[in-house]
Amino acid sequence: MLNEMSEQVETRIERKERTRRALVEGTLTLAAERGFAALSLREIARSAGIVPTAFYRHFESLDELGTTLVDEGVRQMRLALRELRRTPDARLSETVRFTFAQVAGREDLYSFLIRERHGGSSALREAIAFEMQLITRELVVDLSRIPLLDTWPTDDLELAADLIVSTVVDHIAEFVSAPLRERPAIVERTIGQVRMVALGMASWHPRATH
Amino acid sequence: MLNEMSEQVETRIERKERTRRALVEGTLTLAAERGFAALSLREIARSAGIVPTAFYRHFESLDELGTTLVDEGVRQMRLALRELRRTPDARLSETVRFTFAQVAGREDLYSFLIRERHGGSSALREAIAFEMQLITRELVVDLSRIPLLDTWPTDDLELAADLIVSTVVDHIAEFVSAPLRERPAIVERTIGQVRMVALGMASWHPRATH
DNA sequence: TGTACATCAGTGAACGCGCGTTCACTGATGTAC
DNA sequence: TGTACATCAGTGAACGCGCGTTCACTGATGTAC
Repeated sequence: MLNEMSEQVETRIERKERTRRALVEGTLTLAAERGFAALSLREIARSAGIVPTAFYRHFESLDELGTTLVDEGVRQMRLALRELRRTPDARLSETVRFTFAQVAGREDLYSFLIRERHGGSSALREAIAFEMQLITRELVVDLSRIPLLDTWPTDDLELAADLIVSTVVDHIAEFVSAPLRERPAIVERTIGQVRMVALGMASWHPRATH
Repeated sequence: MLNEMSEQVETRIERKERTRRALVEGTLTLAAERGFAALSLREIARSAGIVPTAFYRHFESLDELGTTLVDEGVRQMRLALRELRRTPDARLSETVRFTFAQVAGREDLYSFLIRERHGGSSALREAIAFEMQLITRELVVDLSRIPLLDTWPTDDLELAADLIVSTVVDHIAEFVSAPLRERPAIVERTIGQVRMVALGMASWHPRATH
């Protein structure tokens, strides 16, 4: 009867998923302090309210948890970027603003990615580098659709895309750890810099295509 | 007599300094693997060939060693930049090439700085951020001496300087962990991007100075 | 130059602690009939 | 619907290990006379 009156009763699967979320979220919180490499299985379990040995019901090892965190972060980024690409003729400043708005919801996740991008194990670093390469490649495709740029060789498009992506990522790193009142300035600076790059592209003389 | 024939006999001070160097270099090597936060005092001592307790003859704590490493790295960078500023009218490509040449000698040091820039304790992060701000400010001064830019407001100069510094730093991060054969391509890409930024600056309309 | 004493980098035993991992277990949830 | 059994998330004791730090020490180097 209680079962019918309310949705309070969780299935075993829902319970397990909730604990798994607690492990993931707890790890993100802890990793924000000292970095993932400095965390212990026992404190992660503690942060999720379970006994150390129960950790193994969810992940085979700390490494597997690390990989999961990268995958989650990356998935989040992909979703954000898909949203972004839906309005391809948006103004440059809108695009940048939208990007930071996405980041603002998930500081923990993005600061994890920023941290582990250079700081993590080689497995994590490679996974993140690979994803950033995909993002750059997508931007190359987007840029190649712009009338002025459609005659550029791929190398030059990649040069520009890489510059834009790394500029934005660099400011995301600042953004996630900045106090709220400094954030608008960071966004505006990013917009200014991307605009400067866009001006540079406008007077760039692309190499002849081979 | 042996004393007069050779320089093999070290003073106590020289011996101590040699052990200290061994601690610093050993830590850089170990930190390249897993990051500074994941290292233990005992393995650092082991890497320097001393017993754990002897560590305290050189540093009060791991934190103090970390701070020392940042200071060393930063000192190295300052020396490199001072060299760079001696030839202020060098071509842009020469300047970038020179920067990477400096980095090439000390991969361990620079990869430590790159890692701890976002990955370390907040003390290390702040120390590195502070130094990078100084570097940006010096570039602002250099830029303000260029005829075309001498009427720009400081904000715009900072925008450009920040963009250039972060682009170069970003590629230094790639450079230090890249295999030797990929390095020239990274340097060329950096030159291309800085050139693109320079073009952007050339057609930038600075805001009126207040 | 020789001697007696001070300095101090490095030693090694010892400590209590948190670690990752094993194992047999419990008891609530889920399933088959 | 009720019962008997299976599943499995979480428990708790136990292990051996490397950790940071204390302490009293050693013996080579340095210094004062």
